Amino acid sequence: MKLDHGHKIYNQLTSAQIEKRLNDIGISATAQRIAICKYILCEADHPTAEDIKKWTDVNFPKLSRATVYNTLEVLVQAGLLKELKLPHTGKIVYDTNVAEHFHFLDSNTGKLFDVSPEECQVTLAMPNDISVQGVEVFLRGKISIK
Amino acid sequence: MKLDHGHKIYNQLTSAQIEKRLNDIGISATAQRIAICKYILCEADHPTAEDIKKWTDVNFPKLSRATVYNTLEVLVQAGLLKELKLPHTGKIVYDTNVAEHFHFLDSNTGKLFDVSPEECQVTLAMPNDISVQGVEVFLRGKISIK
DNA sequence: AAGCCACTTAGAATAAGTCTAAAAATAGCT
DNA sequence: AGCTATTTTTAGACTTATTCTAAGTGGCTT
Ligand SMILES: [Mn+2]
Ligand SMILES: [Mn+2]
Ligand SMILES: [Zn+2]
Ligand SMILES: [Zn+2]
Repeated sequence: MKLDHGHKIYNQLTSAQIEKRLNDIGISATAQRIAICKYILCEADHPTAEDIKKWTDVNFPKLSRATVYNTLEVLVQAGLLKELKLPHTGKIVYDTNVAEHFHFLDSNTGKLFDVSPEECQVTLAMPNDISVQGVEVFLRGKISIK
Repeated sequence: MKLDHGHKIYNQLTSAQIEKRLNDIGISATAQRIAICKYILCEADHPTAEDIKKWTDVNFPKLSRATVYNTLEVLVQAGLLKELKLPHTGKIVYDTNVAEHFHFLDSNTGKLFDVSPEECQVTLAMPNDISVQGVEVFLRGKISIK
């Protein structure tokens, strides 16, 4: 189980690298989109739209709320992000980990961790007229202090 | 997998029975609370607050939105209901099935089904400093037409 | 009857997200 | 470069689920 944020400290990208990644997936790399991606890809961990807006308010002022939401939609459509609605808040969070994985919420800190399918296996025994196409797992618990 | 609603057709309760259930768990049985329980316990299937309000608008007019929410909170605190925030809508739904179970959303119909822990087994292999206290599973898929 | 207290009420407030319509930037073409 | 079409951005209005507020109701106790 790894915390995205801790991981991303080593994941700094230049604007040019981000521009290339956007172009590669057919998204025109505007200054606003690059700024938002810089935060999402290099700093943030499962950020909400509000988190992103707060960051741009400091680092790219004048960028509007609508642009945050527009950009997120573009990035989700392109498959660079996954949108998650987690049960502990009403808010949507955006996940840069687009591989199949689940989530663990540390109820002490409120921090969210990615859980790999190896760490959490789901075995289904449903009636055979049911075809399951998506599985979401949300775990809550505590991390014992060493 | 069973659909609560279908099940509840056979689960009619009299006002007196509901009154007793409420008293047994230490809740004073007001007319408003009995009305809301009648709907939740006998008719509804994972209703939202709005579903409940719509029903009371017809069956117990003048009951206010605040009373719906207040009553739901009382019932949840008392353990008669579980509050669920599911990812497919922004809304909270209320579940009379307070035993451990999961949910399946039929993406064709939007209907929600209960899934028992036998039908969906979760095997965890988390680092041993993690203690998991709650598991939520949300499945999406289709029911093949026979 | 007066006071108390739990409950209810209408409507205001909040907050996440969406929509709108106009302005600005960009891209394509001559 | 200039002109036009398209894309992107913007401020602020709007929607919607839920919470909050502050006043009203009604049964019980003394
Ligand atoms: Mn966040
Ligand atoms: Mn419903
Ligand atoms: Zn994740
Ligand atoms: Zn259920």
